[in-house]
Amino acid sequence: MGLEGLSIGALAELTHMSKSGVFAHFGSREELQIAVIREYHARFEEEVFFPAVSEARGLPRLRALFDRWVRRVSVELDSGCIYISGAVEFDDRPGPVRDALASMVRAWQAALQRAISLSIEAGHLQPDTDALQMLFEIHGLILALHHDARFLRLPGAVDRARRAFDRIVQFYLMPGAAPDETAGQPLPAR
Amino acid sequence: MGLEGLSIGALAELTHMSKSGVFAHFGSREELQIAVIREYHARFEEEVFFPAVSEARGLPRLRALFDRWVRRVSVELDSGCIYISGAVEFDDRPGPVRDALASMVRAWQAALQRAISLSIEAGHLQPDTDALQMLFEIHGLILALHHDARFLRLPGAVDRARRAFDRIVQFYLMPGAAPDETAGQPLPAR
DNA sequence: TGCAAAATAGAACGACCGTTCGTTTCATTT
DNA sequence: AAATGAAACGAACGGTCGTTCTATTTTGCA
Repeated sequence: MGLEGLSIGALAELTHMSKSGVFAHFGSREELQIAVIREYHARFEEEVFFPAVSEARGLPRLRALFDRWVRRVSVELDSGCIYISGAVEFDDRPGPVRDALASMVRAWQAALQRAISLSIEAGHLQPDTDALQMLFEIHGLILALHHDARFLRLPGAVDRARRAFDRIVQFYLMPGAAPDETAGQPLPAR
Repeated sequence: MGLEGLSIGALAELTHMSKSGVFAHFGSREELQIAVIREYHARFEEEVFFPAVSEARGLPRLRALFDRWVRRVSVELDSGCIYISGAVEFDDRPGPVRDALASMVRAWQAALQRAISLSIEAGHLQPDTDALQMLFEIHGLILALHHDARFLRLPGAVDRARRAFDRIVQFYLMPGAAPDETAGQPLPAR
């Protein structure tokens, strides 16, 4: 379930508390949802973003970001990524929950865009690379992975996402870039 | 709202009928949801699939399918695409609704896969093209379009999706294929 | 140890939900 | 004209939800 599936009563039962006890902690259901979003954001940063920024600027870092992102989305086959499920649940429902979610998604996308821009500045990607366009394409891979793995339960979706990512990188790649600096793993034949 | 946001009471109010009157028409809420899915599927076929199969086999048809798909997803900025919202809502909720939805999504994906395979057979795409891989990448573009346009409300998402599609086609394109047969619109510079 | 404050419990509320049931309306058929 | 059957209605039921209110317990501090 996503954010809408979360109920105070269920959470109370889970924590062996009374409904009103849980409620008092947050003040409202919306505040609970926002708290969940914040907690998810913190864990996302810890598991995906922070470890990746320790990688060298440029393509290695971008690869690390994508790799951990893929792992995160494909691993949480139970809980579900609330960045994705929340986007669908709140895309036509204005309010503070949507605002909080959108702001965190935008922050994550900005971080990715920065990683792409740094890859351009580092000379790993072609200088006329459209960072937002590349981000759009990469984001699509994650969404397709989420869809195929979680909903259709197709096997091999992770590999497809990784292969497509390598293809995208290959397209925007600076022709003369040294493989040592750029390649995480060897590219497929074509 | 998606399928879960649909309630019998709201539908009754919308149609100026009594709740029980609406209920009698479907027999259960699940049946109503399935009826909505079926109706959506029929309209989707009518607006996207059928007009596109009148195009010539191969890349022209594939381009038409994608073009109408994009238009459909970006136009229904109110109602929302229940193929996408439903996938998120029911990805961890087994039952007849999920089954009905999954079967229609699979049918649509199979149609797309067929169009890709025909493009290969027609000599428009390289013979070793992985149709399922290409389908995965194209599907991701639609999901990213849906996300950016509906949730983040970013302008220009439609153009991004179209440009990315052209890039994908360009990659799998048969080198010697005649542009007249394959190109719907001229490809961007790079 | 005593006391204020915070945390939790428990019961009740109003709203909405899907569903059931008996009744009424009304056109079609006999 | 009478009988039939489908369609819609209105009221009610049991359930879940978020929320409110009032006690009660626990906690931390002087």
